Amino acid sequence: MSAPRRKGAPRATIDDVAAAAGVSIATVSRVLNGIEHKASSETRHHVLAAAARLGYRPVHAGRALRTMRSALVALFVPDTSNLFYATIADAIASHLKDSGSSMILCNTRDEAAIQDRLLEEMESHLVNGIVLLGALDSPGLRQAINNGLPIIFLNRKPPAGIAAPYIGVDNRLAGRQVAEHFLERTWSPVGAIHGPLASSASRGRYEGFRARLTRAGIRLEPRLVRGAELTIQSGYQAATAMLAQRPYPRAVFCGNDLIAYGLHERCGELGISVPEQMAIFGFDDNPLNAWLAPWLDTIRVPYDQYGATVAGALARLAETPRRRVPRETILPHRVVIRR
Amino acid sequence: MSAPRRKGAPRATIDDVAAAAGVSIATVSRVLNGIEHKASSETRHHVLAAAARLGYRPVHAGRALRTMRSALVALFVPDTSNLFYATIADAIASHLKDSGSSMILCNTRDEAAIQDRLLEEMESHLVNGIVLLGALDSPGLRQAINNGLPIIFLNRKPPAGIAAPYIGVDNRLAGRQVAEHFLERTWSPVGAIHGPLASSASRGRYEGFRARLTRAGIRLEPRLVRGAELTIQSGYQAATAMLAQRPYPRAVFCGNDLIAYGLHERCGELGISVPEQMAIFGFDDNPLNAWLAPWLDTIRVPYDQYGATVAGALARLAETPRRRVPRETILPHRVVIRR
DNA sequence: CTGCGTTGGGTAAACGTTTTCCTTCGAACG
DNA sequence: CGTTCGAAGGAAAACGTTTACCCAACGCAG
Repeated sequence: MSAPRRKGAPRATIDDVAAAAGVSIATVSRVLNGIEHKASSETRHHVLAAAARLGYRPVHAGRALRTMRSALVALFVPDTSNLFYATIADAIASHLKDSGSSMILCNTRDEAAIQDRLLEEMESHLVNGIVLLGALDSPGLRQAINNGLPIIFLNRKPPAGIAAPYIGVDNRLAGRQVAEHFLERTWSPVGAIHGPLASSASRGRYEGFRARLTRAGIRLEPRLVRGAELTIQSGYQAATAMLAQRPYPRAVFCGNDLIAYGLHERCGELGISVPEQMAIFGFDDNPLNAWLAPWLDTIRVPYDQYGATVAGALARLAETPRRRVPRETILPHRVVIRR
Repeated sequence: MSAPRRKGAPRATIDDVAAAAGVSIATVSRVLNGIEHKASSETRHHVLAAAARLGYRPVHAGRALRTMRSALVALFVPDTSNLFYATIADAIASHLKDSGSSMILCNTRDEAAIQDRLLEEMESHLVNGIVLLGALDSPGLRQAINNGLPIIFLNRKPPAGIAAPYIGVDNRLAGRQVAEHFLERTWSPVGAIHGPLASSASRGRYEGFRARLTRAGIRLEPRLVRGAELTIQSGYQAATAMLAQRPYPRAVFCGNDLIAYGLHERCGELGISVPEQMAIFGFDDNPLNAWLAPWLDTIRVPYDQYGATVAGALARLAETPRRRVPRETILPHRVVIRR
């Protein structure tokens, strides 16, 4: 069972297998790639046996050089330390493995310069696909699209003028639903700490929220609307500014869970009890919330479906000729109210 | 500045650069790789200019095929959704980028079969290094070592009989320090929910803890010692069993933070206030603790140093001939008491 | 018997690099 | 002046695959 190759011994190549099976390397290649009608079942058996005996594993570099495509997919993430992103990365990676691909994880730190450098690097790696979780508009991105790189946008829509597959939730609808929840409880006043409005996701959430309130005749007080980066620290700072004056909002919609954590911390310092005195709504619902943040209402994004959907889209992108990939795939979210 | 290559146009190869610069491809390669004494400064300038003008980027597969080494490093993680591992992955990836490598993230789910499959896959990718965060003893692992794969062990020591670089903290010492902390406060009785004792890390933590108590003349009640997987769910189950009888322990040392979260949850259900009635000690200290688990005392593992140390060890492993890599690198931890 | 399609399989040409030899040209040195 | 040496750079051989092309053998219709 175990390969007989010993330490320092060179690994078996396709030539070795061919010699051992008494056929040409072309036949070995065809058998191993499952090409039909090109080998008798007897030959196939010999080849398979020889390959197993020698512990042969094809070198990806050789194949990549010939076919100009690797078994690699790159995932770009704005913040690896955000558990939400880590969970999505996990879901995607496990689905990719089923199709024989491995995942290169790239942290853009939400900076366009880093993203562009990584895009070039991944192009050099001949990756089969690039999943941009939280893309940034930049010259490098447009260049990459122009070069024909197979890019899929996750959560943040492709910038204006770029036509590429997008997978995400309906942020506007979710924001609207949060507003409706607030309205049902007749909470007033309400506030919001939204993420960077340059991001289509953050903007959609906030605008859906605000639009629904407006329709109900409620105007958000400017004092109770703040912007923040999608981090705890930034959320904490925004919360500090927002809660500098009274009256405090009765409920606040945050751009994501991390901002909500920051707000919660500030509430603790000010003696505001959550959710009794102030309800906090987040977005994403990473798995830790159920245990560590039971006070948090949030929008659950369907991680598991992300994995399968992304893997499917990538598979279609990788095919030649490229099958039509749906331009937009909207996955269902869920409003999570914890009591 | 931007590459002039248009959509569908083939990417520039080294031949194009050579032609544009009026030199041979050998010279282009040498200039781009910074080989000294092989090109006049004038030639070098021409080559560099041509490369920039054409937007040339070397294809990794070609290089990999020739040199039998890629610009890839694999990180094996037992659980991608553990924020602690995600943080370490981030630290390593960012340091690797400085040396021009990219990181393939592999989730073993703490299963030997998956680990072995991934090891073979990574060998096919000709990775420059494999970082095993939480290695499992298995035939595949020993085979990989035998094949000469450049493997580094993180947190869990290499299994008996395998000589390979190890990087981690002094788990025994940390466990001892937790015991000393408990002793200082004269907390009694004390309990423990340790991780799988097959892991050197979990075992070291628990044994250091127990040994120090024994030396102080204190024997852990069997009822108050439980084992668990390193997950919240498993910690919760172990906690449920442990807290089925009174008296409750005054302080509990948990195998990692996730187990501690599970215990905390159970305490909440039983109306045990933490840390007033029960102190909980964890291990790892992921960055979220400061915000979401202020009740948790823990051992802080130095993420940042992990990144640099691992990158350094990998660099030395990649050199030919391999420089001596320190067999064991023990990084300093910190006891974090939150009040 | 000729012509033709199908099946099985070999030959060799790529794919884009790096690196080992060579060669050439000057300069330094005896 | 002959020899040696270093710098500069070219030609070509790998590296391990896949695949286009070719060929032989065979069955079968005409």
